[in-house]
Amino acid sequence: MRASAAARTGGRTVREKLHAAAARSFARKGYAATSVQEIVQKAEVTKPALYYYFGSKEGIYRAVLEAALRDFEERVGRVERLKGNASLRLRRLCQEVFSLMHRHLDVIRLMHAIYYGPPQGAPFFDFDRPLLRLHDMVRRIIRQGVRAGEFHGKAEPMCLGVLGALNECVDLQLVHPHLAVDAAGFAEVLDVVLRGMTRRGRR
Amino acid sequence: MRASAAARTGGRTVREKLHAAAARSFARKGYAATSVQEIVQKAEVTKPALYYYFGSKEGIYRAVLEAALRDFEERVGRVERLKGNASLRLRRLCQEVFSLMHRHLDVIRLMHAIYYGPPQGAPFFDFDRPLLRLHDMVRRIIRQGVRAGEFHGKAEPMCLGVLGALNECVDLQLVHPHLAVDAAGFAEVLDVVLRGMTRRGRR
DNA sequence: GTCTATACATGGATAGAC
DNA sequence: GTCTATCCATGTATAGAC
Repeated sequence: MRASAAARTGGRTVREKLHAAAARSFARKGYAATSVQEIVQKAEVTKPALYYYFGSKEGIYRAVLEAALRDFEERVGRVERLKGNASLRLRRLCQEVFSLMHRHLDVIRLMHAIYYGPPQGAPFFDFDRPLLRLHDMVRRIIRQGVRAGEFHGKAEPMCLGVLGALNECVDLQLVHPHLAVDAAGFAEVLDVVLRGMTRRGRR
Repeated sequence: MRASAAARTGGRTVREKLHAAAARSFARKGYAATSVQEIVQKAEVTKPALYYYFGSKEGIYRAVLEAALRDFEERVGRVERLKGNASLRLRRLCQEVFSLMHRHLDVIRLMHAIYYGPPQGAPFFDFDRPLLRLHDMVRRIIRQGVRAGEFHGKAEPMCLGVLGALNECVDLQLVHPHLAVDAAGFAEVLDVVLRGMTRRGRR
């Protein structure tokens, strides 16, 4: 299932090289500040190649985001069917997402800029779906924990507390990599929040 | 202390109108995607006026951020000299910062994009100082609380837990204003974390 | 101080040869 | 499929009149 005759150079197809170069540039400079010129230079191809494969700057931007999103959803999906009590499953889910984000900091950075910040002229992309899905998973586990008497209090604030711990640690990676916490450090932060959710500070 | 002869139209100086228009545009579209053209149109003046007052696009961008930063630091400074136990002061500080951010969502959005996201071609601006200062204030209060036997555990993870709750609630405002929590809702989230920091869940 | 008009660079996108 | 060469819009910035 090869792409075509001259479509590959040095082991990677032209399409792949363009995709990789675009992903790096968009993540480092944002949509508006990244030029097509720059992408094709890094990919060591020429402009018409980009337009041949992706149609437009917007096209390659969407392709990059959609690929990253598919990857994310597939990995999170695997965590969804775990067993154990609520505390344990919450920990597992958060650890998985933390290390997933840790490995894809570039995409996270881009998402952050587009989703939380001004769109900077970038075409609309629906980041809500994956984020709301994560929220839902966390909320569901917490509600089960409350029903089981494992957690104590209102579900919604607990949910935000857990997600806050997760976001804070990921954000720290983005801004101060040298000060950032690793998986073990994140576990400690998460434990503070979980202790506030369980009756009487029991582990 | 008037700026000059023809420098004011309709109650606001040309400089003020430019500043306001630039702040709105940068916050809504980011640095790279905001054009000088657009700024002067919204301000109802012409290009040379902008270059006369601010020298360049970068100049007006810095002016906008520096003004916002001064405002932020001045308000946070007022909260610094409060009395009471650690729990109370932490709550006060967080509440103040939360409502401050709530009132300046536009600047927060811009900061988010530039600080956490790709620079999008924007000139460097030191967001570290105000953010690290906030971190330091939180950390200091927590350490005092630990020494006083009010909090229990390691200071650093607690610090991230508290800041995570704060960030999460502000982020929610940015992304889903309709789902966002108000000051009371934020207090509940903060309480979850604080409960995890005090011995045996005591209030 | 503020305008009109314009210089000059860069951007996205395409035509047409191979 | 991939290139060279080029079109055209937009962007930042400035010259020079008033």
